[in-house]
Amino acid sequence: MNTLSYGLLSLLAQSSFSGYDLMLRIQPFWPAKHSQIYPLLAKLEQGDYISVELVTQRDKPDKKVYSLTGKGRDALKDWFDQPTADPALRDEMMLKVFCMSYAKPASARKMLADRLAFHEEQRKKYESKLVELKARADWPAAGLPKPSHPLFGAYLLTHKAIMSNETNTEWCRWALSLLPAED
Amino acid sequence: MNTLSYGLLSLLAQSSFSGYDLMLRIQPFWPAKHSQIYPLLAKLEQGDYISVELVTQRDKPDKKVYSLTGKGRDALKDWFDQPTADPALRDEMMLKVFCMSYAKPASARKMLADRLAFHEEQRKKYESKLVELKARADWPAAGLPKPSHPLFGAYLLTHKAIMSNETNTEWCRWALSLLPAED
DNA sequence: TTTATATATGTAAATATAGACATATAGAAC
DNA sequence: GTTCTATATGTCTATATTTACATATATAAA
Repeated sequence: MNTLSYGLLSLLAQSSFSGYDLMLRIQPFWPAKHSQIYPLLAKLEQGDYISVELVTQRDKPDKKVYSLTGKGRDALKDWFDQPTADPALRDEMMLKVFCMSYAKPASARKMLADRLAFHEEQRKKYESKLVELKARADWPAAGLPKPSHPLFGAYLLTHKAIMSNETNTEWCRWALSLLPAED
Repeated sequence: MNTLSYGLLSLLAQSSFSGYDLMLRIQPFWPAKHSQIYPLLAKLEQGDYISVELVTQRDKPDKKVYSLTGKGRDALKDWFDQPTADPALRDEMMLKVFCMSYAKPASARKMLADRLAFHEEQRKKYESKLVELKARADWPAAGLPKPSHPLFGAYLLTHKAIMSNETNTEWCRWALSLLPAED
């Protein structure tokens, strides 16, 4: 049971999902390819942490929908009380920034402009997600969601993503403002 | 030549470092253990991207100091013009937040409080680094550093780290404010 | 009709990363 | 003197992760 396994269980605590869905949804927090997800789901199912159900679809290929079992729920609760690893960020851009004085000004500007666009796009994505979340969750219009609500975690994380992307956007703009506008 | 290799070259573009130093300095941008760094440095030296010099020390064990070669410098410049991978964040805490409605309130509070302390500590660390950097770099007291300055990249990255840690601190406080103060 | 894309699931091989094992020097604390 | 920590370098094994290979269905576009 590694971190990715617990991550899959964590997503399944909110709702049942297919392997494909889980793969898409876990990306922002723990990037993983489908080739890593599918074998893990098979193991988790063998270990009785999750159960499977084949769902036939008309407009799309059939899928396997996974659900958390009682044993999975227990594993999740135990996991929560264990020490949490520090976040690990791997960013090629930051490594490039180190030797930016070596780069052609045009290259540096392009790199930062690309990253700026990335963060602006991400921010939009998560703001849509927040609207969608509010519609689904129907917590008090004026008030705040309660920690007991199943979507409370998703609400916190969506806000976190928006805040991070705003800050990173701001940094990109600032960095670009320090570079000469032309070669 | 993977990303970590370029990262090591990137650090060596600023100044010569020992393997141990490189290992410590690359952590914030590309976490790696010494067991990964040392063999890579041997490969890079074999490939003539870097050169080694044995330096004897009185107060500490002797060390190997690596320097960027002409070939290394060229590789670095080529790398800069290649497309940059998106940042990859892996954070166990975020996965735990998903299923926070399942956790004991005390566990959730502790997790967020620990993370808050982590970001506050990191912020202090990078603020000290910024002071140190300004002392070393001696750019115009009132003005801003020039992109051609060897420490320009480090200056940008230190600011980025401070900004990110501030935002994450703010998020932790906000999340804690939504949780009940007692069980 | 062929082509592309999204959905959907799987395996095999290569690479990257972490953890354990190993050794050694010097300073500080006890 | 013993123990702990930081510095310093290395290897070996296990695990995690990516890339490539494989297949299939349904929709939309060209």
